[in-house]
Amino acid sequence: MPELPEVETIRRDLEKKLLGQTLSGVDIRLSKIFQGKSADVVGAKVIGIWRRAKLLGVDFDNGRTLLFHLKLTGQLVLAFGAGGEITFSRPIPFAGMELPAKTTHAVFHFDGSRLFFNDLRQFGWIRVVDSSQKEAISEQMGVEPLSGEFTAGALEEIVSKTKRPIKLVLVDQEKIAGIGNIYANDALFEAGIHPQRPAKGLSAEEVKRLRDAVVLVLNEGLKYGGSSAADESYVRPTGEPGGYQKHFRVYQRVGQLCPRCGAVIKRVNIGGRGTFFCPRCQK
DNA sequence: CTGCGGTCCTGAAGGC
DNA sequence: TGCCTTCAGGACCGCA
Repeated sequence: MPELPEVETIRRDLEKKLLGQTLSGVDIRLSKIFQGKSADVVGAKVIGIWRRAKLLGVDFDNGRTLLFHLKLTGQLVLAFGAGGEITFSRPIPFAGMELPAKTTHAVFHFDGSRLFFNDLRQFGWIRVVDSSQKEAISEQMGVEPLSGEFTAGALEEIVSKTKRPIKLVLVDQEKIAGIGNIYANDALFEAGIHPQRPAKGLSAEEVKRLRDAVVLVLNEGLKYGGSSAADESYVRPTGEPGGYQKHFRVYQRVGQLCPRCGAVIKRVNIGGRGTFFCPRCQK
């Protein structure tokens, strides 16, 4: 699922291709996923692409911004050439070899390319806002974990205020921005901390380890261009999968052996979500 | 403040 | 073979 490393990978890929391009038209194929008026951005030029938490923003030169949230199964795929269907050399997960597909809910036409928004589950959304709203949107979200602000002290401040399970604090977008189930599970493994531990019960040393572990796994996710696990829909705008799934430590590895100690990896539910951990390494 | 359950949605997987 | 139920999950919402 698209978390910080996946959305950031998409952002970087799109930035290379779309900066300076003019949006000539928008086809909305499933109206409920699109909020606002697409006409407000048609004819405008892309001047910047940013990410905050798991939200992607495309700024236009007319003071408007397109916001994308991919939620669980959203995809942004960029194809070159005008008109007609685009055929890919490998199938796009849940979309197939050709776009637009049944899961394609919006198409953005640029000078020499088309951007397809696909979403199997239809949880994702697109919104047109005034670019000035960026600050207000950003204020509702927590610290960016790959920024210099995410220090051990900053994490200490966050965890000291709640006794909720540490796993839920990691995925709380109002506390730390951009972490989802994959990287929360792997970061807790890397830090040797049990996901069920009350946040305020962590020692200063554990908080430091957790901070470093979060940064480590997110950077590793970025290095491999994100995670494209089985049954997951994430692909880069080129249609290529990411590679981090080959390096999962515990995520989706229930019943398999812990890469550190060889114990059998367990799965529990925390906050209604699957949580994977090594019962021996994580205390 | 916190937890809990429901909501959106589709496809995979399991039961019989 | 095929129908039916269950499950997965990011963010949000209402309720206790």
